[in-house]
Amino acid sequence: MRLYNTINRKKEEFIPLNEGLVNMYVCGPTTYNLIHIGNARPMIVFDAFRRYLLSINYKVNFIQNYTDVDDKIINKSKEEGIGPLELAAKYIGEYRKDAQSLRVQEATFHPKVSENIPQIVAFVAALIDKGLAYEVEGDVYFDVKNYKPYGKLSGKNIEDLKAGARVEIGEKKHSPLDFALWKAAKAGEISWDSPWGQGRPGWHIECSTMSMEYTNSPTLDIHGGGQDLIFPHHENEVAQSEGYTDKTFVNYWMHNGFITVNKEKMSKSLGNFFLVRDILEKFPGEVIRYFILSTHYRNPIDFNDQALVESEKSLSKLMNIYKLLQVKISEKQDGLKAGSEDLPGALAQIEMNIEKALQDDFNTALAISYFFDGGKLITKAVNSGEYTLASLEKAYFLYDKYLNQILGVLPYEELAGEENVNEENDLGLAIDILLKVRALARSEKNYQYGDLIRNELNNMGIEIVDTKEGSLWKRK
RNA sequence: GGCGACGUCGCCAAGUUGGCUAAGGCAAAGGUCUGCAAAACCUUUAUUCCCCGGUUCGAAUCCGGGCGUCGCCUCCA
Repeated sequence: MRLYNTINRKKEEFIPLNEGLVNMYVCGPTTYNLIHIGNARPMIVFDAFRRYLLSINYKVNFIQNYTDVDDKIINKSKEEGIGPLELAAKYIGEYRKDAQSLRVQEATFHPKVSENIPQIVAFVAALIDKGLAYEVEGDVYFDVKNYKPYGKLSGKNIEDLKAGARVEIGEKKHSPLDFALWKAAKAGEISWDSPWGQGRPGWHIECSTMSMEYTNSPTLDIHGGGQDLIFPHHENEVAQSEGYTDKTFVNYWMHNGFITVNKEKMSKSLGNFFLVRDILEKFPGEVIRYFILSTHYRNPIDFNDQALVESEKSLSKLMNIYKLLQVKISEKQDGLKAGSEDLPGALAQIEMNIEKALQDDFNTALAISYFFDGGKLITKAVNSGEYTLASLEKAYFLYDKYLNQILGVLPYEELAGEENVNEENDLGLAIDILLKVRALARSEKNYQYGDLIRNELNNMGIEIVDTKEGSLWKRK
């Protein structure tokens, strides 16, 4: 498998440190509010990637942190009038709800900052001992000038960074590039004991500490996150980790592209974000997953309602094939012209193509496209009877393996779907009566009345779908 | 200013370590089915890949120049 490695800016053959095992770490949320669709991208991408690794027989030790100690959490907790850890626990719960709706599986470990303070303190103390960090009035900073390779991940050089750096008044650090490993607590803030007094960890240190803690190794196979984390977050992780261990911190850096709105980056600070919670009101989680996975993970995606509507249409096309396969397989027999089928060769080719796409820097967009090609072949074979039961089972195996188990986009239920047919409320009962009347009118070939009912309901946003078994309705 | 990404059909999008007729989806058009629709299914839809020049037997893919869009350099997925 080839992966694009941010640090070397090219695709490289993926070889994990230990054969058959992948240690991967993905930056998790700072839990102080509900997540937006931009946050959902890495969740979905790396969830699917992890499932793919599992499918090719790797054991995956997948670590995602919850940042539950942070300035933003402290500020928000004052607003909401509850303790910071309580607030974080609340939003961890909300995060997990969204993750579940998006079919994102639980990580192997979800370490919290608040539960790893002793390890962090030890890490920081070790950096001071090595001359890579210094203490000022209870704060501890990483000393960038003593760490020569600084900038190697993000491709920046120290001089340029210094030239462009902002210098805040009253800063205690020696150089604007130095970053906080430990922050002295202000009065009344949540804090822990340390050799430097009461305080709490800086932002970057948690990932370094916890990734080593939960892999038991100085080196991760894969570290993932959004592109905006490359600098300074991941750069700083590299500096402190490699400064501490003198070993490569991460072998493969994977960074996902942004979600934009009107071509502008979606971010909390710009205020142009859409909450996952709100989008889920209008679209199933699988549609959101499809939307994300139908573009290569490193490219930007522009978010808008139209794009999700299109995703839903595409996905429903795949769903039709999935359902068709289920129905035909349940008949438990070969097609009438089973002898002339050419499905087995075609399916084998498709499977090869899918694997090739996923092996090449996890190209889910390309992999998905083969299911549309496959769908055409399958419906054609089913319509002409040129199929064997075994071929349909093979096809179903492929659809289920890749679209359900790995990508997690099938099966899905339309939010306002056919389950409304039996809606037990006044409106549902009234519509059922209208449908009975319409069926009666149509049976007497009184299409004028039948169409009137259909048109009027349609104007109300109720769509009638006629099938051989009768008429169904759903909200549009 | 420094670093980086991108520009492919009306829209979305793969291909970009050079080479079979430039994937796939949406939309559109035609058709099958249907009382008519809808849905579903079938068919069609880029001699051309932002522009100009170069390398090559051969370039969307490599090189040079230009235009345009976006991101990081400050909390951020």
